[in-house]
Amino acid sequence: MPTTPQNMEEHLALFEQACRAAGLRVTHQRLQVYRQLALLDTHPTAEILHQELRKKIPTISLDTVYRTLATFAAHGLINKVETIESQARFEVALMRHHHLICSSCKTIMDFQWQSVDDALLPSEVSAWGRIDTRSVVVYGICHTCLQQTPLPGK
Amino acid sequence: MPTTPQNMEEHLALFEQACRAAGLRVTHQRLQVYRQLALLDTHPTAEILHQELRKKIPTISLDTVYRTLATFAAHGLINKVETIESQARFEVALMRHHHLICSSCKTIMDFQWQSVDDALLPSEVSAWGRIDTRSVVVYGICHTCLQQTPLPGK
DNA sequence: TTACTTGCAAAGCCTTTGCAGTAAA
DNA sequence: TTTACTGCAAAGGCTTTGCAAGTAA
Repeated sequence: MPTTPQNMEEHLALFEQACRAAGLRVTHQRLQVYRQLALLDTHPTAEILHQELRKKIPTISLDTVYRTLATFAAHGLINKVETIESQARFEVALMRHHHLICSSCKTIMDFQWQSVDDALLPSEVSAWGRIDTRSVVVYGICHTCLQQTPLPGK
Repeated sequence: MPTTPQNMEEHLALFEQACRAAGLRVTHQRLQVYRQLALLDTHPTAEILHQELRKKIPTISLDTVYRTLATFAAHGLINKVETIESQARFEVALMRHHHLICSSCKTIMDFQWQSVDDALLPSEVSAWGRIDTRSVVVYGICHTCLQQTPLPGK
């Protein structure tokens, strides 16, 4: 769920506000990391973000990107996306949504599914404790990959 | 979704059959790795499995556990569970189910949710490509953790 | 000025790989 | 006997951390 360049200014203003509210200093690097992540809807890895960011801030280091992402995630400003891969992926935390993952090209797409968001959870789940979030992950093969390989992997 | 010791024999027999069907050799280590995983409903990491396995096979190496789990997962005999943590967790692939994760103690519980299994996916998802699986991950704080900390983390 | 951030470099942790010996088929 | 699998050790990849310099407040 990215931000269009038009909304970016107000989006960043809100982000700055959230940072201050969380007691986080608003640095150039932090603003740019957030901005870059908000621009992308590709759920990038820290390394991909770093590559992009170096075009604007040639001296930014990969560990700053990691540290910044961890800080943002700890404050709920962004989400670390659950996957079965070794490299972590990130997204800005905005609208509630779910994920569609292509098992072949590993692309992650967002989608909304209101009926599941609203559905009552099984009673055993409610009885388990306090529920905070629910997220659906759908796996499959996207059209692009289906066309490229006649017999795509499971 | 573990196996009770009573069902274990037939479960292992089915597993052996599946291995042979997949062209995998049935070794002592593989049988024990699968057996141990089937006994646990805790979605263990490779390292935890390794610790358990050494009680029965003192010489089994951690890399064999990793390799074995990767092989099983590649053949769909077990599942690698998606989490946002760095260490991978595993489970035997049996009944369709979903996961409940405690953000505090990181325990993973299984639950079933038939209505979501049966629900029609949004049309944009069906249009995206071929869908193979869907899985719900619910995050919250379990009762045990709720009782231990008066103000548990988000 | 003070405390938080950054960049650098190094370390850490989890996982994978090459190789020679071993065992399943 | 043939070829896959295992154990060992080492390497690899992703991420985190200590420290001194830099910078937001």
